[in-house]
Amino acid sequence: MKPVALHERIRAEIEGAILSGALPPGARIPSEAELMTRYQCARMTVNKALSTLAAAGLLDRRRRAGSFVARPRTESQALTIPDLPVEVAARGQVYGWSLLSQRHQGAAPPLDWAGHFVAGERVLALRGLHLADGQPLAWEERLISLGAVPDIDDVDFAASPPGSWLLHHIPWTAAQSRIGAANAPREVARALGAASGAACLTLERRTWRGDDSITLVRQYFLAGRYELTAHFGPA
Amino acid sequence: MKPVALHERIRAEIEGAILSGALPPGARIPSEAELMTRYQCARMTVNKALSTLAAAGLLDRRRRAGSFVARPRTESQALTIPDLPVEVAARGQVYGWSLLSQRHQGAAPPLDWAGHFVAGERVLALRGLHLADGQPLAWEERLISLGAVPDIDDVDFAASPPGSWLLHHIPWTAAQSRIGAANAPREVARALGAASGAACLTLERRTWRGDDSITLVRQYFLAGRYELTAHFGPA
DNA sequence: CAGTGGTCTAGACCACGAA
DNA sequence: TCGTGGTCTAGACCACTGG
Repeated sequence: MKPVALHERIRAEIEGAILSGALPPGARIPSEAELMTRYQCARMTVNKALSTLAAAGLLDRRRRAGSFVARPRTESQALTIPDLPVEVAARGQVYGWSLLSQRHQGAAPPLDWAGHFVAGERVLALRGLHLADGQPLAWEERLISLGAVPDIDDVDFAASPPGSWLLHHIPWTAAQSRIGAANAPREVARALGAASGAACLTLERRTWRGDDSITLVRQYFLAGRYELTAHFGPA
Repeated sequence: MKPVALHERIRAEIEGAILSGALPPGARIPSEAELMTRYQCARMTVNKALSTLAAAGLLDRRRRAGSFVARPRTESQALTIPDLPVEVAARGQVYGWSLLSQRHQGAAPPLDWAGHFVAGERVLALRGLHLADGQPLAWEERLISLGAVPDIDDVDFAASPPGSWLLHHIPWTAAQSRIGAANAPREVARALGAASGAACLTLERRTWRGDDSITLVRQYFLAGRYELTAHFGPA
């Protein structure tokens, strides 16, 4: 039991409330004066806790108004989890989406790659095609946890792709991506309108909210039609 | 001209000295007491500046010892610029490198892709092959600025790949990567020992130190032999 | 041991901007 | 206007650890 600094404890409690969803985006955080009273400490102490959270992007702080839970940062998240409709539109092309299949299933091989979901956990399985200017761009196969995303059955994924809906409705706390290349399997090549064995950029991504798996997706991008970019450093 | 907070000015000055190389890794930063005197301010003010830099990973602070410029953190950088010899070894394979060509040239088409270097800037052009357990893993083509890296001619790139040398000897401040897939061009396929048109993961990366271009590299990884991974979130 | 950073206090003045 | 956060002060005690 190492003694934890008070500003660290304050920070951890608020951060936990935000990440767990108890404090939703837009919620107001008590003012520094209120927190001084609650924790019986000096203002600099709560200020350090809140400033740290603001620097981490979890809080928006505005004079006179107060401190608020930050809205999910589109810019920051876009760098890690691309939103294809937005990216296609940014290239000046018309985005399209075609749902190929959708069904419930228990998490089991062959779709539950590498045990992302708990054995027996019920998931929604989807396959679909992303289009740019009417041309196939990417094929994707996705599993979504019904436990972590209970409202999922109310969404019409024939109209819009599941990735965008999740990105804008479900907060996530961790993500892992694997990026590679592969020759398209027969089914994928046919959907993409390419020759079997066509070179593709492959992307497999898992996302979590706390300890719960949210979704698992595998995407095949036709070579040359899409590139991932990453920037590091200032500006 | 907006007035800048003093702690922000202190932070910016020290950060600038670190990024410019004036304060090399391991260099000692004046103690908080010394900085109080230099800037004629309270200790909390310099403490805020130094704490921010430490949180950003630019400083290591140790009680009794002092504050020091952090060594380039292998872990952090490995996530952004992979060091192939290290990664291959981590997979339990034997790394190998084969230099295919090396020559000086002025930056000009076709090698100066998209004007990364200034017109007429002299660069070192290299081509080589990365091997894992004796099998071709990746082909790379690289330009290195002779102006930004003057010692480059003293290095023997027949013995070790240029990327590793640069990563361990030249501090960089910004990097940009483009990741895609392509069918290997004839020359690349031949070097990789694959059929012409084999699917490859392609990676093009530019790195800068301040405003100066350091290097530009294009790599082709044989599909299935290498994957990029990215993690976001805690732990 | 003693110098360093880590933390905290109880004030203060100011800039901003929503009410 | 006036509550809020942004910044700063001049102290203080403590934990840690290198010399």
